[in-house]
Amino acid sequence: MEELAPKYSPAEVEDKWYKYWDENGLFRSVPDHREPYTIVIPPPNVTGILHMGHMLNNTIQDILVRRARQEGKNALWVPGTDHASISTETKVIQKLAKDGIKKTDLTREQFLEHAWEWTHKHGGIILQQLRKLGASCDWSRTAFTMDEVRSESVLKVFCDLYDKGLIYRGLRMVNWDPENRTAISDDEVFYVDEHSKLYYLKYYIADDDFTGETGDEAEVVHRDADGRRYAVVATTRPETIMGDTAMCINPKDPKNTWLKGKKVIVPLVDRVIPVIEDRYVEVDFGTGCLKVTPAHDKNDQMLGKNHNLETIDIFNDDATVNEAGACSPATEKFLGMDRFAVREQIAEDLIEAGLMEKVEDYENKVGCSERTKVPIEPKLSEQWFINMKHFAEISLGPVMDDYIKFVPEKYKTTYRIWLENIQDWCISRQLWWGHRIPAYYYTGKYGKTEIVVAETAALALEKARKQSGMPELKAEDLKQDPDALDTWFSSWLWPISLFNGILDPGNEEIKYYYPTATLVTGPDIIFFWVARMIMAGYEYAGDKPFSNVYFTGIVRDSIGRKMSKMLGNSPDPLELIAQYGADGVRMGLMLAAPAGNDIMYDDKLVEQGRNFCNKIWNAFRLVKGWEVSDAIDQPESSKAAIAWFEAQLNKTLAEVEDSMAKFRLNEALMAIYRLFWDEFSSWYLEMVKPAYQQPIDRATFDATMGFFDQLLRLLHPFMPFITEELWQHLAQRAAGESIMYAPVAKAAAFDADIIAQMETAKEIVTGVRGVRAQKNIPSKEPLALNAVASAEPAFACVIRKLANLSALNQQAEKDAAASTFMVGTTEFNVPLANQIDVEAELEKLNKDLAYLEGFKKSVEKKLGNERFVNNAPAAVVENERNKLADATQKIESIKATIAALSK
RNA sequence: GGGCGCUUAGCUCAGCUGGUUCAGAGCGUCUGCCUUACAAGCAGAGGGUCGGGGGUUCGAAUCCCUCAGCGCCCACCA
Repeated sequence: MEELAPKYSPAEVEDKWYKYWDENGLFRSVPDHREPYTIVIPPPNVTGILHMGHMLNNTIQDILVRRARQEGKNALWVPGTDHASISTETKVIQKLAKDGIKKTDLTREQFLEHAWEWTHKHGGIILQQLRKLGASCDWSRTAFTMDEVRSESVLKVFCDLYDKGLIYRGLRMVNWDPENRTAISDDEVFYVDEHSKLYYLKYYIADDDFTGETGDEAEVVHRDADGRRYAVVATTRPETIMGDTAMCINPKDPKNTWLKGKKVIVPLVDRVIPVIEDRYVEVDFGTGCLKVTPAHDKNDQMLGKNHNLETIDIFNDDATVNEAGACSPATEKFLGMDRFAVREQIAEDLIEAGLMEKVEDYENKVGCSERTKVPIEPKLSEQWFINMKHFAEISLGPVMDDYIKFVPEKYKTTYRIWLENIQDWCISRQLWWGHRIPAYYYTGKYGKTEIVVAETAALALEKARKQSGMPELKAEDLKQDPDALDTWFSSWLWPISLFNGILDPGNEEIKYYYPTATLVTGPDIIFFWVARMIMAGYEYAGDKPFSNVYFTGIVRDSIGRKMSKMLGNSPDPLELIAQYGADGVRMGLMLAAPAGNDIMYDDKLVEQGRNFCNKIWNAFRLVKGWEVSDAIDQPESSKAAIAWFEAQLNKTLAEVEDSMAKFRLNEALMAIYRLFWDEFSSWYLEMVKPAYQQPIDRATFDATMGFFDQLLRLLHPFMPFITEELWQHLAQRAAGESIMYAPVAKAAAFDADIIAQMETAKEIVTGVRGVRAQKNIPSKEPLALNAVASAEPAFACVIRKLANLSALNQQAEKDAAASTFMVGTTEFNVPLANQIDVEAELEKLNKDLAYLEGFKKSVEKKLGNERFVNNAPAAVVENERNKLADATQKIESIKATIAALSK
């Protein structure tokens, strides 16, 4: 075999093995007799590129799926992408704009052609990037939310829900994005703090007799110079007065009782509107008078509904003023003007007309579109909705009962509260890129518009003819709804539709792979996606879509800021991989990533990962370099080392099993890291290492290789490449074999005493090394060690070797010319003849003595406390007694040493 | 406004239903080493009155109350 370089070079190794895995079909899964373990990828945006969040999320999935594979399960990780309707459509529009093309100039078909072209050009890059990370997805199953199976599934589900009466079309106040001219869901709105103004507008009393009785409320009645009375309304949106159809006061508001039953005049517009009363109005806000604009505010709409008010929509789809808004002489000039321009202008006009009482600075929050960042315009429009009551009912229990387990658990509460306050889901989007709503409109017998919902136009026509009793209807008579469905309407079917479980329920694949094992995703989409998949799972597959949900944290920079393009604080994942190796990056991310906690990314982390790779590499170089001899006997120290490491390995295996079961991947990885670096490399290998250029005995070599094999297997899910690379050297393997399928040993019972004894032996070795460090004695120079004890310490052979002792004596006397240290209650000393600094030695001993005496005193005090002795469990009291005995013994020993030294 | 969570070593965090794995880990820091696997390393060392205050208890990082600071989610008083 060729010489191994002293440094590990990931780049050479990673591509080679990924290709090997892929070409040998090692990621492939088909149903068989084994237990399935399924993960479906949270489909990234088809045109997206890999960012740090993906790296974290997909590393976790890969670890889980690789571990399951090693456990002998039939592990499947299904990859795919999401069409991301709003996001992609926005990108396509921007691209077209660069080419001087406006969306409005294109037909739907032309636009979709551009969109597909864009999708094919940029699509799937992210899946290529995932390969660099080592993702063991079954690529032959790569799906897309707009491919044939997934699209047909969406249409089928839409029709089914419509037939069940769970989907309806209704006039609702929606969050309107005037830029993209589409409705968006509540969850796609984010609120930003804004410095704005609060305008106080005068609403004169209609048909007022000027001198109207004001009674006791005189002081709150506003009058102008002519004595005319008016009410004052505070608003942040004066431009919406054209849509005012009432003024509202709280019936319990004493300062406004004089307005009861009156009519008021909308300023500028001169429309006469009623004063209505509703407890919704806050008495203390502004003047306690609220202008009601049912077409442009959610709460106002509610008021309008309850009080039978007229609804006047004053805006076009792009939030410019329409005819209805421009219908009065004072406002006709606003026709076609943007809402914000109108706000400024109308404020001026109001001031000029003397209809503005005052303007105040005001801090409020404005809802904006997540996608376009444009302020949302509440708008009444015809949209499609899903009635969520039913879905909330079927999806709450499984999570609360841990039939679907959330990790971390705290998200159960979040989930429950959302479901308990669920709102109907607006699923229509005024977009072209996406699944077009399979609803068709036609004019019925009596001139009324009728709706028919069917999976295809042909079916729709058939249905329409039947339902209308108009057999003469032709395909052209039916107009399909122009809207597309919300992206999540396809995503919520993902765990089912990936196995064609919608179109072909009960097929072999869905029966085998569903429910999936674990979903790995961010808590930010718990409502968008996780909750809805659970709903769809129960509705369409009769069971939960997954058994566990692992919520990852957000990857932040080292000072806690979210990574963003704008801040430029996000490293390029591919560059990181090039620099540190995929294994190094995976390890670095995982070390810092407890479930649900944000991770503070720092290059230090991936450096640590890279260093670990190098450590593994070099440990292997050492072992591989040994010459094996069948002629020599196995040293006692090696036998001891093997027995001990066997126990230590099993102990760690148990820890790793426990951590993995709890999804504490970082703890599992840390346990392996320490096992490999500290126990295996620093201790075990040093114990069995033959002297320079000496051969090693066969038995020890084989045992060591066996341990190495176990360690590589254990580590493989976390660091797939380097483990595969080294594993090939351990044993002959058949073509197509891989560590991917090499099982990790189950934790076996281990002898805890061996581990404890070795811990003591290690402490003794460390003690000697400490003496060496202190006295500047090279490790090559053998030393004698005296134990002030009757018996030889356990693993004396190991101690002799690692501490490089010329002698290890028992029942030694106190020695003035020795450097001492204690391990447990046993004192050790290293005779150093003339190298002893008595003063320094005494100082150290006295310091220890003082500490121990203080400690002893506190224990005595505790034991002297009658209530403690009476109330505490016997074991605890016993323990305190042991502590006391130990301390007493140590103190005596130290005192004796001090005496000897002081002679 | 409502809800959830956090505060332990310089940094990132672990410490489950109170008592030997209770003060821990990794990284960083300091000291000494280019010792034939690894300086991306080896050996050794230091570092926290567990956010403040109060309470329960024989005993509190752990349970309760309170204050302070931080984070997240939901709602949206125009």
